Amino acid sequence: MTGRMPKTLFTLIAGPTASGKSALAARLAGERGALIVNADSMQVYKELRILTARPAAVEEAALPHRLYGFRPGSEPYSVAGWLEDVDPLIANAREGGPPLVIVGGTGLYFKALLEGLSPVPEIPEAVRSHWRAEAAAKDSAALHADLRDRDPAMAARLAPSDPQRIVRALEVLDATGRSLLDWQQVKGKALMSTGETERLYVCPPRELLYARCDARLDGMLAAGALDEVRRLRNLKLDASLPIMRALGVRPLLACLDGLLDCEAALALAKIDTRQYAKRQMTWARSNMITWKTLKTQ
RNA sequence: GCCCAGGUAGCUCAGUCGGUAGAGCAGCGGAUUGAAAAUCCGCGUGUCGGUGGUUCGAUUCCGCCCCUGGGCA
Repeated sequence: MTGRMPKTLFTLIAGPTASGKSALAARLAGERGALIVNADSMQVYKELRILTARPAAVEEAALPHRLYGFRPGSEPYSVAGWLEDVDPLIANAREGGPPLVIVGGTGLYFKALLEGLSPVPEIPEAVRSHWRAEAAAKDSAALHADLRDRDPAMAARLAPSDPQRIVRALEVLDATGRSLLDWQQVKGKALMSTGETERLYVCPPRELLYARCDARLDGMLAAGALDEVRRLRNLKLDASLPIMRALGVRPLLACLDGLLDCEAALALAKIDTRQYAKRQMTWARSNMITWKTLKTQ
């Protein structure tokens, strides 16, 4: 504490699911009088508090939280929207407002924060839904062949079996008349420099982490996750919306619809969660090498 | 006790007309720029239940034994 050191405006906390990020965030935010800001693509939706492991209402009330449960699941949300939403919070911190503790499991959000996003224009809804319908009707190899005819350079970078990225490449080409590859060549503008951040990567040993994932799913069920999914089902949202892809939603819906007994659904949800945690660890290994690793127990 | 069906990868199973075997799932590794809790790629040696026999060679055919289902008593 030299006093000459500028205080850290931005503390970033990442880590696989169930690693204990939120608890650490709450502790640090309490100590530093900081705002806790969500960097998790699923905790933004208001309908799923239990299943997305969003901080409980009491925890949210105890310390100031931002960008949690503030979006309706009926509308898609993505990294671009998140950048727009964190931007004013960052500006406020720079202008003397409370520092931020930004915490979440979505590696892409942190990457976009620190490196920016290429300035691709917004794609009109009509174009998006056109290509999504195409993707639902054709197999992805056929779509990839279409892309290869019109944009061979971009097609060469994508697996013919990767419908999501092929659709993105097609809709950008269609809406802007330029290849997504061209757009991505333009580097985005970072919202903050790494120099003004403290970056913490929380990760318990794998065996322990997996055990915590399993235990947390059991706890979610006990806390009413099934009712939460029942309420979500009653909204009759489009199955392709991001919220419908939250971990556990599909197996629990199958259980509610009687397609799967609930014990099997729970087992599937646990597997999905562990696989997700593994993907997050893979991401961190190559994308968060400059982060300080906390091997928590 | 007898009869039938099985015993092959962590799990569910396929297969070998005799030349030591392969799928799905799980697991592990990787990619990742507006769906990222998404999307996609790569990785398969295991006493083929045990033991004798036949055979140049047995996981495969035969005998016996063990185990698991089901049936009959």
